[in-house]
Amino acid sequence: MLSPTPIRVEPLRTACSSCNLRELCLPLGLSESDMTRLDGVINQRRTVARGQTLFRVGEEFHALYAVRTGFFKTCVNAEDGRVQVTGFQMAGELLGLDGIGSHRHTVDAEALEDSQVCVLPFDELEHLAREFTALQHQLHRIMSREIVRDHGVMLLLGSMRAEERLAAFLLNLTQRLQARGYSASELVLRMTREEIGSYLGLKLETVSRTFSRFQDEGILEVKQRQITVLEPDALQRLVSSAAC
Amino acid sequence: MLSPTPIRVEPLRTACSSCNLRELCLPLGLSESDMTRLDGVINQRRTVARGQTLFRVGEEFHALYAVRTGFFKTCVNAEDGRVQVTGFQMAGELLGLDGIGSHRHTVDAEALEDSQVCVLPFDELEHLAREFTALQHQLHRIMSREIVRDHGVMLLLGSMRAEERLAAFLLNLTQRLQARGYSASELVLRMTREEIGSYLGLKLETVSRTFSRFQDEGILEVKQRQITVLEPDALQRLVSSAAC
DNA sequence: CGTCTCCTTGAGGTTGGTCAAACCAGGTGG
DNA sequence: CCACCTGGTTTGACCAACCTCAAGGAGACG
Repeated sequence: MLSPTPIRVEPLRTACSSCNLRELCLPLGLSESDMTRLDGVINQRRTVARGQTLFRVGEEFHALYAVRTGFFKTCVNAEDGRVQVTGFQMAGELLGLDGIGSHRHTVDAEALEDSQVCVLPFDELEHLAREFTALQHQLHRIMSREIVRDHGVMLLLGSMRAEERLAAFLLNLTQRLQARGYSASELVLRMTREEIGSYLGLKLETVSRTFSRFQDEGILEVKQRQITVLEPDALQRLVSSAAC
Repeated sequence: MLSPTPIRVEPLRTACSSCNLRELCLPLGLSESDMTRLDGVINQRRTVARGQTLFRVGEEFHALYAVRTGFFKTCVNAEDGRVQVTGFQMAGELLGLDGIGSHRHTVDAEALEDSQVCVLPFDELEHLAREFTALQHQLHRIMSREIVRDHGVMLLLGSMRAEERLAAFLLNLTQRLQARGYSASELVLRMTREEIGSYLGLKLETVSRTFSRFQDEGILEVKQRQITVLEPDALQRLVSSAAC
């Protein structure tokens, strides 16, 4: 007796050309035909459960990853065990750029919630980038923007006080969420206080206290990881205010 | 009466293919013939006097710059006037990667001593990168390494104490100088205490005090900007020691 | 020789870190 | 259903690292 053929409909492969993230992700600015060719090399997805790593420091670098759904953090490790969160990545953002230079990953990328990524084999991406200019531009743009982002974090770490850091962090998050169609005032943090602290160069207690202070001042409503921004302008004023 | 034609010998154009920095700079890994083609697009130098800027935030981005001689710093400016030094660049290193993403420079690049740079028009570089793989790879490698470097600075700013930061800074400098044929133990700082402080997220007084402490401990000899590293291992131990 | 910039050093203050206790939400198992 | 556990969070008290302010010194240069 034949087992019944599975009825499960094979989901239509979500190609770049029909992906709802294409305005945020690598395909931005590509023509229809370019995008179709890009679809050709991006034919693999990976699912990463919350708490699992997409890649780790030292692993061989083969591909970039575009976040389709979910949320990641990246960390560098110091020799002595100290850890620094270098970024949080959400839908449409790329992971793995750090690995290009040495053919090895230099950060750990860990999913903070169940996530899915598109695998972009880097050799094929480079090959394609030689063939059509728009992809080459976009790749360069993305790398350059990552450098600019890092400079912003350096400014934050090098010269802001705790309140300013947290304000800048929250504004950045809400802006990115807004670009993805979410509310600019309601957000659910995917990361712990400790992870926020590591990113901002603060201890978790300081992060917690600063959240409480913002709540006391009526700038935020904080219910654990559920944050409501009541006074976005107050946050904005904090990040653009003189150091004292 | 004709003024005498100037006898000034036109100096032989130093091409990438015959540049003594080619093992540190963009041409690394290119074949003879590739390098000759690269020479074709790199036909302009700029001299930047000490204290002058090579480019400033907001200026249109046209080219990358490779430092031939001299020394630069790059700074980002916060809205409120705060400044953060994001890097120091020496011979063979590239300036301007930050501008690719937005077609505008996002940092100021200022010469800390009389300097000369090679102008690498970016359009032509991209064009060439589409034609030969080695250049494409090298460009990606350089951008990726800049990202990795930035992550290192984040780690430093986010989780190291003053002594560790200064030790890491000095080790980094001596390593880069050594790669350029200079002594690993004798160095002349091109930047002020304030600029070091800005880079390391410290105030100039703290930098000065930390130098003094290193001197008291016999790790360094400090005569203003003239530094002698007496105990490189002690510095190394500082950067790789646990936070406490 | 005076001026300027940069550097050093001291005294005292503040921010954020450390340590410790208690709280909370969610999950597990009796 | 409740007791219990766990990981994460909040809050307090105290402390240390670094900052601020201030004064003086060292070199470079006209």
